[in-house]
Amino acid sequence: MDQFKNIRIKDVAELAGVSVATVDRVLHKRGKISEKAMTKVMEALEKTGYKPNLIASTLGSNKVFKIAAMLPNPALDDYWNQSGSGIFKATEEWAQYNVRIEPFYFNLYDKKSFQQVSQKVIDFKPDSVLLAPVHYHEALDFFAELKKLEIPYVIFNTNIQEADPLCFIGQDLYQSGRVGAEMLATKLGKKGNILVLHIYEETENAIHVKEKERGFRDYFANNNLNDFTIESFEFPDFNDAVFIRELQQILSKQQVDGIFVPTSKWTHLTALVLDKTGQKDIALVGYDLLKDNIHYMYEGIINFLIHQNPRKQAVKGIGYLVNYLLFKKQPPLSDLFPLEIITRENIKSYIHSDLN
Amino acid sequence: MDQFKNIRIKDVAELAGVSVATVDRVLHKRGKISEKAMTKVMEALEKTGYKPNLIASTLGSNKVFKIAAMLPNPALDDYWNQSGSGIFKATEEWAQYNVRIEPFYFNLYDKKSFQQVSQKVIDFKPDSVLLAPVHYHEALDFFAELKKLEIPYVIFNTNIQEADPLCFIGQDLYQSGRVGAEMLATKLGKKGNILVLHIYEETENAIHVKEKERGFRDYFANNNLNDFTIESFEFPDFNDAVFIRELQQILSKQQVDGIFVPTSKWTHLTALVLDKTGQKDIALVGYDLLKDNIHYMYEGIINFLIHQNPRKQAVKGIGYLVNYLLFKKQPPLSDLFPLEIITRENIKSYIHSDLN
DNA sequence: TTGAAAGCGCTAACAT
DNA sequence: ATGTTAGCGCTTTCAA
Repeated sequence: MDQFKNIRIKDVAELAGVSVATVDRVLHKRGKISEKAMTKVMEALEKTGYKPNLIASTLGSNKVFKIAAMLPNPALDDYWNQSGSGIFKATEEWAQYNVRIEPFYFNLYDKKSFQQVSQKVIDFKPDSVLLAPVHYHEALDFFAELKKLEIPYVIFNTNIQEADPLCFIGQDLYQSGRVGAEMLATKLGKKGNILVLHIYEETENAIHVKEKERGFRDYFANNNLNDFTIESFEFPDFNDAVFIRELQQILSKQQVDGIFVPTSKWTHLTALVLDKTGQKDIALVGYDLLKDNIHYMYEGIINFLIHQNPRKQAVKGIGYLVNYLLFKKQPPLSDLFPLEIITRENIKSYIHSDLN
Repeated sequence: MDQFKNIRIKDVAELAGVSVATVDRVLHKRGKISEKAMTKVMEALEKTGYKPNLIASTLGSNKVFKIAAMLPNPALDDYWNQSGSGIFKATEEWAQYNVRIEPFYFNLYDKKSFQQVSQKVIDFKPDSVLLAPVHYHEALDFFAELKKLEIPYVIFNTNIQEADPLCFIGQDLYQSGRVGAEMLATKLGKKGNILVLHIYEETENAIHVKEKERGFRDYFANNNLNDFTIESFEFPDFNDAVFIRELQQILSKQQVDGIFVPTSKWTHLTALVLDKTGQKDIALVGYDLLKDNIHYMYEGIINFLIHQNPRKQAVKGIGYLVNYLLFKKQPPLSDLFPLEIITRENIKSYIHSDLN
């Protein structure tokens, strides 16, 4: 009859013939307990199927949890801007609870900055950390420090094998390259000359790009699509003007049917070139719902975008952390997001629902 | 300094020179309050920027909210099975809170059943309802009843203009048809003969299908793809065997390059036919991650699936309701999900992340 | 090693 | 119309 009346600690205590404090000690493994009390409580716990009321729990312990969110400065990059907006959304979402989320921004291209900011994070004494570890070696040091201080962390966007996080949130890069290949192949049909455009980077991003390219090439190889040619170009640095000029040169010299750009920023720069030179018939597959990419997709210059959903990555990362701290809920070891394919016809549905 | 110390009702009360009960009355607009007290409290609320602590609130009011989830029987249909699993997930997710989620299943093809079950829902005296209104007229009656009883409701999957829900959750059907067309056109290139396969239905589903077809045809028209032919077939009933036989006949008589099937169940039946007759070269675009559809996608017979994400629809529907009941948070009037394109290369990433 | 009791912030019954 | 107070279930301090 009263199947919906919840079992309270008090009920367990009565059944075990001890006080609530003793039950609490058993539940949280704190303090000393006699063997006798222990077994009695365990039995009562078992028999009643006690489930803690986490609402009461967070209210009872009036502790405020501090979460540090460390990522590249959103003001300097449209991709990271989306992650930043995810952090912001999560902050609002959890405002009611006893959590304080503090953003820490570093410079994407400056390892020193990463180190300095990670020190600031440590000084903040967070209860846990959400982190985009784009600088490999510096991140390793930071992980070691976090481990020493027993601060649990979730990493997103970039995976690092040696890390020992609660959870990694991101995508399967290799498979993402395969998806890009599949789309380009579908668009081009039986054959074509394809370019893969890289930019040399010092960040961990370089590995991102290599993995995507590996998947991209494997797709063609595995499906015996031998009438396609695939050629990679690695541009030496981040200079937009140089990139534009050199790409124009390449395109003027050879017959190109499709281009795959494994990073979000260079996707719209490539689109810009195709727009300028009027080569709208070249199929273009790139990454992410950046403002400029959206523009060129509407223009019909970008054909497919693979969406990495940086915003949702951040929201979910914070969510995992809050649930871990407040409710002791273990997140999955890895949460690989779906490889979302964006086209001219479904892009609006993504932009709208991104705000949800 | 103490910017992080939260303002409590007590603080507001002291500042306003009244008791906590008065502040509570103002906050919840219950009971009578003198003008004078009202303004003082409002001022104090304003000045302090008071935000309620919802944890304490749900704990304090020991009320258990009842949510009824009414949908077609998951046991009889793989599509609705996914919605059912969403309800189940939501039940787990909110188990901690003071909510009790009760599923109510009706027979998808039986209007009488819908009516009977809606009566059961009323008898359950829910605080709010999540509902898939697949039977138009019967749903209207139910909505009227809910309105009379002042029970708020969220509808999902099927929209009904005359309804007055807190929120509709689903997809833009017209645009979804356009996405299907876009994929088929990309696959086929410049020209081709296309079939659109319908099954005559009495449910509100019929409108679903019509909207999708409208979008599908508009895409070709708007893009001046005049070298495509599009022909629709409406099958008279739900008999699998008849469908299979007739489709085989059609395919043997005419040259078909692509098929668009606007519903999930008939997608894999069509795939079955193509598999049987060995016509794997016919491009097939259908709906949803049903078990059989997944199979035929791996087999390379289904080329694209549009994912309606029934599971997430249900999870989110319950989420909106809980937030509304517990936290008085208004959901958006409509939450249109992204039009997710599934292919052989990204399908696994969807299956995995669907479990998150 | 254990228990009693005072919170946490809010709600609601009861008193005035 | 307003105030007082005893919960809600859990945590945590203090005393035993």
